[in-house]
Amino acid sequence: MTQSTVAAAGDEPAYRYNAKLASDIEERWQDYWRTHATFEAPNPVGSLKGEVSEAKHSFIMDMFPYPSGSGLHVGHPLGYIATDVYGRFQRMNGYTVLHTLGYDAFGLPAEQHAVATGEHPRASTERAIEIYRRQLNRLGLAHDPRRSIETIDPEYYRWTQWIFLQIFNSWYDPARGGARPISELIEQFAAGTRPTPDGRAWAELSAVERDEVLGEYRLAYAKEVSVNWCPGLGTVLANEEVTADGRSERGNFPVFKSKLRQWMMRITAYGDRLISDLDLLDWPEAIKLQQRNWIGRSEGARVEFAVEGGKITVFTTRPDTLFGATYMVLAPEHELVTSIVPAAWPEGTPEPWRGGAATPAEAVEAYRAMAAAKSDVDRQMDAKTKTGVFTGAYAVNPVSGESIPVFIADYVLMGYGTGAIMAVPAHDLRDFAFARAFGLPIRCVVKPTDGRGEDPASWDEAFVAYDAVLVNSANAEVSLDGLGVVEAKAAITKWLEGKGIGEGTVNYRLRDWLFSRQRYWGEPFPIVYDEDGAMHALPESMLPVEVPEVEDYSPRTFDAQDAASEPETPLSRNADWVDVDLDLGDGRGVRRYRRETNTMPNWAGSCWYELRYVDPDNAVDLVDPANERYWMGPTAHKRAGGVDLYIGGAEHAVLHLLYARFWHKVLFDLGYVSSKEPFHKLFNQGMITADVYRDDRGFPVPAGEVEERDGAYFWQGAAVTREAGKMGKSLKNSVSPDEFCAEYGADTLRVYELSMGPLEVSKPWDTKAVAGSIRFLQRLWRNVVDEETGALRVVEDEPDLATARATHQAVAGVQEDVAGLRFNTAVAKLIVLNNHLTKLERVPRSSAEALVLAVAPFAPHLAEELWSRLGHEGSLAYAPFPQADPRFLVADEVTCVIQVQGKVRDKIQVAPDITDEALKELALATEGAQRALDGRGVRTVIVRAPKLVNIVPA
RNA sequence: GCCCCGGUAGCCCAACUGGCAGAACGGCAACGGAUUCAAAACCCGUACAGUGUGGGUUCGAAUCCCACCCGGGGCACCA
Repeated sequence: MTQSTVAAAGDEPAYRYNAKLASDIEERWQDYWRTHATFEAPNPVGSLKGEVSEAKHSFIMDMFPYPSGSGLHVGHPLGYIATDVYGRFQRMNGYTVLHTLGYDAFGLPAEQHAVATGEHPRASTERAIEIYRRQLNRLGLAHDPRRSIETIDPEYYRWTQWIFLQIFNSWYDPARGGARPISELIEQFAAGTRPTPDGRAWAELSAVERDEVLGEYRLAYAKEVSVNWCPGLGTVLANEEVTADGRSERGNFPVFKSKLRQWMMRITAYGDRLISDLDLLDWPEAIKLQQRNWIGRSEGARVEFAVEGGKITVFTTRPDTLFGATYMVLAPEHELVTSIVPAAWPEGTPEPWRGGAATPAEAVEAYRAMAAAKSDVDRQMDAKTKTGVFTGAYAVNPVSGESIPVFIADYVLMGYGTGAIMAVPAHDLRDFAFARAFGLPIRCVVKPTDGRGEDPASWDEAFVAYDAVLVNSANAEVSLDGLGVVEAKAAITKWLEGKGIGEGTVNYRLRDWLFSRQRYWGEPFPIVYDEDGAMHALPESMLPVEVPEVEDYSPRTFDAQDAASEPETPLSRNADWVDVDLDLGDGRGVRRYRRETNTMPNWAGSCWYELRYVDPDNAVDLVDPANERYWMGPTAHKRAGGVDLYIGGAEHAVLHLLYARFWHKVLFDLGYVSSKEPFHKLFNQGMITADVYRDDRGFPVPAGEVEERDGAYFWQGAAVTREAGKMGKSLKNSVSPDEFCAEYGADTLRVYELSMGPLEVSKPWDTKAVAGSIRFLQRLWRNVVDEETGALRVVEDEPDLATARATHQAVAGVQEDVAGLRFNTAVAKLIVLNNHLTKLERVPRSSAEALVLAVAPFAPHLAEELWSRLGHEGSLAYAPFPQADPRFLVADEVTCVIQVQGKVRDKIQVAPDITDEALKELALATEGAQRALDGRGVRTVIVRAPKLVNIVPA
């Protein structure tokens, strides 16, 4: 970092606010806060019981960090500083504030470090947490340290496992629209009020068979599913962790489809509520939109098509175009494929449909193999050319009675809808491309509105529109001809329902959440299997299931391209841990069990941490209901309840935020929490970027050592290029908060970061610009304390009118800005007031005190010091935030602009409460207006008293 | 390709529901002065942009509408 000109001077006044003095002050007040437990937040009940304000309370949260070994850079704490300022502000406004920070500590980097060095992930993680704690403490964050949790703490993850068990032991009851205990479902099966799938009595089913049945209902279930297998990482991944181009978000390895038995969370059951409850939240629209898109709700219909030996059910959003369905397509993996394939090609099967195979079975086999070998990347790249083969089977179009061929093609995805479609090539772009490629008939059933005519043979692409009328769509029983798309949908859906071959339905893009990972450093599942293979949840008393010690931390990783490889869990290699004798307390006594060896994804710990902040050492409950209700319960302002303010990066829009909402809703359904949503107000802070300098090879050079000469940049004498980039180790442009604090102090960092610009936008770090922030604090110090003698400079005189106005205006502005999270403008207003006071001969105490209090959330250490020098006992953390007196907010004269036809022609001074009529009179009489009117008459006069009059000439 | 968000002085940024033909307040950098043996710091002062481009609505547009350009983000064969 460049040498600070401010701090470097040798013989400066003894009481100048410089880095050294700032450090002294900061350390002293941090000690004070710690020893006086200033920021410990009371709970209504339990171990942290204390005096709480019933009406005014505020739960403020940051997205907790995953502590990396390299520590923080100055870009990281921006959000933490913002929440801290807001929290301090709220305290001064009489709120009981809960603000703490925990650590998301299970995760891949520590495990990779362990594989590389042999050091236990817990050791490296805890060391990293210590570094973070120290760095963050240095910033003077007003956290309640008692509530800080770590997700790797067995006392924490016992509850993560406990919640898993609640989810496992629940099912989603569509009739009630919520989760219910699985025991209630078992009762229904046992009593026969709900039939088993194959009609046998519940008692006749084996334990494993019952597992299978219940697995179709449980909100957490293990099933053989098509998953994202990432050989390069040696683990499977959730959809949300795979990028659009089919690679792992972490590590950027190729991802393949693979069928594996994995744990899933039935988040799809909550699709509807996850969308509709967004309306109750105060979140950025962009994030809500992303969640809505990710969940992807679409309304349509399920339609059955008869096929030799069965039926194919499709989902379509365009049932109105059913008369135009000229063929069908199944996903290659569709389970029906094998059963519908005939022994030989039907007479007259065109050559291109056969895929060069002698029989349909061979064609299907070959195509399936090819599709399975494709990674999502390939699939993506091939999206333009449609491939597929004919299955040899024909289905019957239920409205036209026509026989239509059934294909398999990889443009139909198994994971969406039913994995089968009716193809309407005339009105779907993809079906059109496929039909053209395979010479399939195209029938127009929606009259084109773009003048292209009704003969698809002349078209270049499908006609897709909702604002159009149906044609060629009638049979003996139903006619859609002449109906608009919307009416036609309703009509045909009704007809299908009447015939019992279809129904209106809603489909979601969202898939169930793949919840197991083949990793070491994660929460083990509290699940064991008996010798028959039946699944058992461990009783609560056996929690936590601790992460066992192992010899070797590494998952088995493979060649990144090896799609045929299969995962192997690190925990499975530890026989002593895997095979155990347990008495599950189910009356069966001690038996031999095998443990589940997958671990949970690192999202698990962050799905509920807000609840543990509320009641961090409750040994009986996840969270005491009274404490949860107090901090998170619904109120008039937050209808769904939840944390009052949650600040973090936008990158978690669909991962953490969706998962956490889902868990919270399950807990709500089961009655453990009173809030429907975990986070009421969400705010995304922008990133702090930094200049990156590269040498002629393109490698980054240490940014701190670059010199600027005449607009060009040099490192060690050689010219380098400059660009904007993220701040980080790899780009050699990191600035650590430690070095910054040593050179300027924590208060300067806080003020600088918040004054850079709006919290939500990205902005570039500029070390040179920091001088402005420390000068501000220096001037503030000087306004109160004599630099030479250390004596107090304030006087007891009443402020003059201009000073009183400046003070009250600043205070009012800061109050409003901070409440609206506009910290940059709040700082500007504080600087304006400070500059005003700087110009005075004598600084009146009342103004100085108001300024000190108003600045306190931003530069708390300096403010505490000045407050105490001003003669106050103790901390100002709970001193009331200054209130503006409205009398000083209005000027006794304002400038009124007189416009003629929108152009300013004159200005007059008027009283702020002047009436429209009087102002109009005055304005018309002004010389400027008269000159501009130049004798013309007046058509209208627009009066916006007291600031503007606009005269419109005739 | 589709969907969001944003483009104001050299730079970062302000401007409430459209209201000073013309952009504050603030900060950095620049310039001048004062101070100093000299410099730094401190203090005082100065200059610099007509709001990405082109249309439109309006008495009046940075603010509303349309098209385009640039930058950032999300989604991407989802039937």
